[in-house]
Amino acid sequence: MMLSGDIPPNQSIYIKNLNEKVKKEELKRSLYALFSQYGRILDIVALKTAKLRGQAWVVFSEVTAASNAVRQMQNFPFYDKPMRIQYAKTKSDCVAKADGSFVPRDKKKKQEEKAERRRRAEDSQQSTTANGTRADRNGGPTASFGKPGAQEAATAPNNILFIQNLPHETTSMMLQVLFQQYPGFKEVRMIEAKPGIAFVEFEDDVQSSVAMQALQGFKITPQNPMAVTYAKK
DNA sequence: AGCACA
Repeated sequence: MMLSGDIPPNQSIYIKNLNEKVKKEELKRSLYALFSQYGRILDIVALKTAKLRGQAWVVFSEVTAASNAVRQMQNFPFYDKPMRIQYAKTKSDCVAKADGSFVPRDKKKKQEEKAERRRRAEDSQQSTTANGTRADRNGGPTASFGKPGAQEAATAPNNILFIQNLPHETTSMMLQVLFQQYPGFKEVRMIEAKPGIAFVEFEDDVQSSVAMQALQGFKITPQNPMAVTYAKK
């Protein structure tokens, strides 16, 4: 049974009902912050034209990531409006470019090459990741803590963040300095009896997600890339 | 509601 309106799985997701007041750059950054927890994001497309405002495409490197995002972020309140998420109807350009099937569109007819695209997809099912994905920020991939191989266990979004792997001498003031630069910051909580961890609270899930993305892997000391996840509810 | 790749 194929939910989400009979559209077959795609590594790109189509999001609508987005708040049209949000500026494009902020929208993309917040979408990136929100969705990068499901997998590597290759591209985000958002246009503010009359036809395309309030919609966006998020391109993942894997279909499974897209599937999780469609399910888990369905109706997520994003800038006060529930996101409506489906698989994208067509292959994203950045994906086509990576697998060699990209044909620059010539402004008018773009229907003809679809049949051709299918034929070509038969012979080479290569999925090399030799494409230029987006720039990593501070820290890079620091994702697997705890159990090895339990990386896809994304907890539900939460306005409270759970920070791990802090040096034991970390103080809440240090963390406040770090986190208060992100909008919606409320407070840092540390537990004396449990060094190395902290909770950081934000006004809402979107803002906590932005901060999570920004500070994921941030090193207070070279040995301590911080691991930021959503706190459990 | 609206499926693009400025």
